[in-house]
Amino acid sequence: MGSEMLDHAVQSLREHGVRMTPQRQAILEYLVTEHSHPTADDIYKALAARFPNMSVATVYNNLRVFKEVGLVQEMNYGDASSRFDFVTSKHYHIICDTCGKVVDFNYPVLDEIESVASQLTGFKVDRHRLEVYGTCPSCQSEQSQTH
Amino acid sequence: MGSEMLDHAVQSLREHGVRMTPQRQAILEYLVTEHSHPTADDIYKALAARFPNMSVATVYNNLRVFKEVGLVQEMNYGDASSRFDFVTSKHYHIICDTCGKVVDFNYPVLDEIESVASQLTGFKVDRHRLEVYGTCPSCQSEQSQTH
DNA sequence: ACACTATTTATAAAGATTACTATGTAAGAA
DNA sequence: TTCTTACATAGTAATCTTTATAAATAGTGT
Repeated sequence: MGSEMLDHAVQSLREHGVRMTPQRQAILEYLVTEHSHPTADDIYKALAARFPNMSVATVYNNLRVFKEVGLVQEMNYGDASSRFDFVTSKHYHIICDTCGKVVDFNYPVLDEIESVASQLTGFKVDRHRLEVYGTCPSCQSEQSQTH
Repeated sequence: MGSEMLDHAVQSLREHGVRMTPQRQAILEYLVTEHSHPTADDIYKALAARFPNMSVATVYNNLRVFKEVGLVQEMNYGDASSRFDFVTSKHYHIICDTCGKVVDFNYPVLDEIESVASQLTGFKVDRHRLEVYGTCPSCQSEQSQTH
């Protein structure tokens, strides 16, 4: 199942004239397998064992390529560095203010707000971005323990 | 009216034990007066005439303080630097992908999605963030001219 | 196997933000 | 008003993330 998505992604890349390299494959695999919304540095560190000579630039380069092909979504949550999410189905994100964890949740896509915004501002609307912020269950229990 | 908001903001700061300095006052005024969603550097440059010796760090320090008190909202749109918005009423933002302009538009606050997200994930929800992206009218006409 | 070109590596550089320290100053107390 | 003290500022260095660059390497079609 994960492999299905990966195959589809690789095919999609080939169609865009993107060559497959071991590093690229590994980064893609990592994004498909892990659902942890990693930063570029997370990926770099996670693959350091398998690719001791891999450059950070390679991670960034590939994330840019994946973004251009539409396989990956970049998210920037203010303070820290960008996080990257393999695009599967339509979902939104909820982010823990305490530990930074990102969790998916499904919700009907807000098409309406796009048309409203377009009418009010005259913009040609392309997309929107929605995130919910709060405290995750484990951080909640920690906080209540510490009191 | 702008002065009202400013007075309220100053009072709010005092209640939090924050001292008023000319620089702080000026940064606050700028945020209240301008509705341009400035970056830290925008503010720094705008006040350079009045405060030739002001440090960039001062701008950042104050923006952090304002954020902590809840007067200002930080927004990070991926590539560029953070933008800061004086919190007045509930509104959302639409951002031009071409020129980066940020425009407000009013839309009923999406309370529902917060409760849905909370139910689905177990998070204690605090707030959410929604932005619409597209092309602003002037960039649209430029693009159609250039063809 | 060859040739062509994308990709990787390694490093430098850029840009944004934060850390640090000496100096200055706001605000309450005497 | 003057004093005092903690907070704020200026100036600079440092950090962190991301991008640019150039030479070496390696996919992919022929």
